[in-house]
Order: sequence, then structure tokens, then C-alpha cells
Amino acid sequence: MSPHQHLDHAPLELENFLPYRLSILSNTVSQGIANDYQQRHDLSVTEWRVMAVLARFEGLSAREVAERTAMDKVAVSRALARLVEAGRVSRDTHDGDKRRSVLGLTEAGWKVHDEVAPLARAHERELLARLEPEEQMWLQRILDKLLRDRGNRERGTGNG
Amino acid sequence: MSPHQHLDHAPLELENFLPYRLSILSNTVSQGIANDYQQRHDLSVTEWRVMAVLARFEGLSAREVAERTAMDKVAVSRALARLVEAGRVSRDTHDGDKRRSVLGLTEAGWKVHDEVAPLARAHERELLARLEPEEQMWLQRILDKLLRDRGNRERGTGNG
DNA sequence: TGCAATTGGTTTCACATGTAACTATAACGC
DNA sequence: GCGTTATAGTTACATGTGAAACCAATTGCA
Repeated sequence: MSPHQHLDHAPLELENFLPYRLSILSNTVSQGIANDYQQRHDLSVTEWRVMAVLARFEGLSAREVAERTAMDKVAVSRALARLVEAGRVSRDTHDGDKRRSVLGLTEAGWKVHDEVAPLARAHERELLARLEPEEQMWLQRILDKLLRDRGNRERGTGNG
Repeated sequence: MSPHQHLDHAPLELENFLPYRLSILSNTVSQGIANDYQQRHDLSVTEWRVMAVLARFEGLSAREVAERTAMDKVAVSRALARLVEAGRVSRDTHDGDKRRSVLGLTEAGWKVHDEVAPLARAHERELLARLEPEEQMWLQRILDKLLRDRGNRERGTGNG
């Protein structure tokens, strides 16, 4: 209540707190993409990430997908269940290791991919367009740095 | 499977896709803080945000807290329920408008705040310490720009 | 071989979260 | 005043999610 408290307790200014700002920005951006495109394809963000990885690396196992998407294996398992059910991803059993699955996009999967990917890219472009070229460069550099080793050690989940 | 597909379909490189990178970074950072400190206080991120705001602005209503934390009113309502239950936040009824609540930190609330706030700040410092002063400056500037109007229009939730 | 430890993947449980519906109070129009 | 509309906040429902337990196949190793 009294201003003297404020000095003593040194409250955090949320709007200037970097983790908070990153969270807001990330959620805003992800929401924007999810709303516009993935919802109309009945495609969650986790599912989209799985598809994006399988578009580049055919024949991965679920674990490898998990590594490349930075999601945990449970999330991947669930995403795959839906994607296979929807006929967007094919799942075979690895020759010589019956535990492993061998994953890939189906025709239908590629079709969805080819619609969503450009839209995702467009969103990214719009975001970057709000920055000067100089700022874009710095942002890349800064993210590279901050993601360098962290990105491996810990897990990033949820939205994006 | 065939490389020609890759050219045709132009798959997204997730690890270079800005929204994805932001999501990973945000989640990594938030997780770091949540793990280290807020868990041991039995304090969720949403609860912490509410407390941080109430530390700066005594006597807010729940709606005002929601505005300042960029959370929706349901999330705030739930966070407040737990905080009041835990004796960390006091809730009175506004004189002259019985709908409004008048919120503030209790003694116990301040105690938690005064332990968590410095640790949150320490995390932020550690993060920034990985950047050159020049990069820190650009990051601030870039976030300012990207958060400028978006921050109001859309809602950012969850983690931070 | 044969059994313990590991690994790929799924299921279960508890809990967080968003949307929509709902209650209660207040403001507005007449 | 009185009905309509708006606002503060909570509850209900459906869904997403992580941690841990779990099953099945494989590897390591005696």
C-alpha cells in the first residue's frame, strides 16, 4: 500500500521482464499461425511439427521425430496416433527392429503440408517484415546464441 | 523419399523457423525459472505473475490483474483462488461495487514475493549475460518493436 | 542360451488451460 | 422504477499435457 513498501520489496516489472516478454511474443506468434491455418486443417501445432519434420526426413522413428521437434515422446506418440488415424502419416515397422516405427507422409499428408508450409512461411515473413534488415540480422544472431546449447539440454514444449 | 520430392514440396526447416525458435527459447527459459524456484514454493507461473503485479499495484481488481498479466480472466480467477486459499493474497469487496474484488499481497504473500523476485531477476541476468551488451540492446529494441501493438490485441498465456 | 538392463512406444493419472455457460451486480434507456 | 444490456468473476466441460507406469522387443553379458 505505502510507497515505502515498493522500495523495500523491489517488485518485478513484468512488462520489462525478459522471460515474460519472450513468452508473450512466442504465444502471440504461435496463436496467430494456429488460428489462421492449422485450425482449419484440424491440425494441432504438435502435429504440424511432426509433419514438418517428416517432410524433410522420410523414414524417421518416433524417437527421432521427438528429438528433431524438441517434443517429448508422449506428445509425439499422441500426435502420430492422430496423424496416422487421419491418413496423413504412414507407419510401418522397421525391418530388424520391431519396436521402431518407420514414418513418412502419405499423399494426403503431403497435400496438407504443401498448403500449410507456405502459410507458416508467410507468417514468419510478416513478422520479420516489421523489423529493419539490421534488426532481423541481430535477432537471428541472438537466437542462435541463446538456443545454442540450451536447445539440446532442456525440452521445449507446447506452442510454436 | 526421393530428393525430387524435397524440392517440390519445399519442407519447412523447423530449426530455422522463427516462431519455432521463439517457442523453444521461451519454454526453455520459463522452465528454468519454474523448475528452480517456483516449484519449491508451490507456485505456478500464472500465480507468480499475479503476485508480481499485485506487488506493484496494490488494490487491483481481478480484471485489472488480467490486463496487466496478459492472462485471461479465467486463469486469473483460478490463480487467485489458490493464492487466497494459501493465504498469500487478500481479497476484499470493493466499496460501492460488490462485483469487484480488491486484491493485495498478505504478509505471507510478500514473503514469497521477496524470495522469488530476486531469483527471477537472477535468471534474467544469467540469460542476458550470455549476450554482448550490443546484443542485449538490440534484443530489447526488437522485442519492444514486435510486442508493441500485438501485445494488446491478442492474448499471451501459459508460460513465462 | 538365459536373464537383467535398455530402448521404442503407448497408456494412465493428475492437472493445467481455453471456451462457453452461468451468477451476481451495476449501468443504461426510457 | 423497470427491463435490457454490460461487466466482474466463477463454474463446467472438453481438451491438452507431463510424469510415471507400463508393454514389447532388443541388447548386453555371464
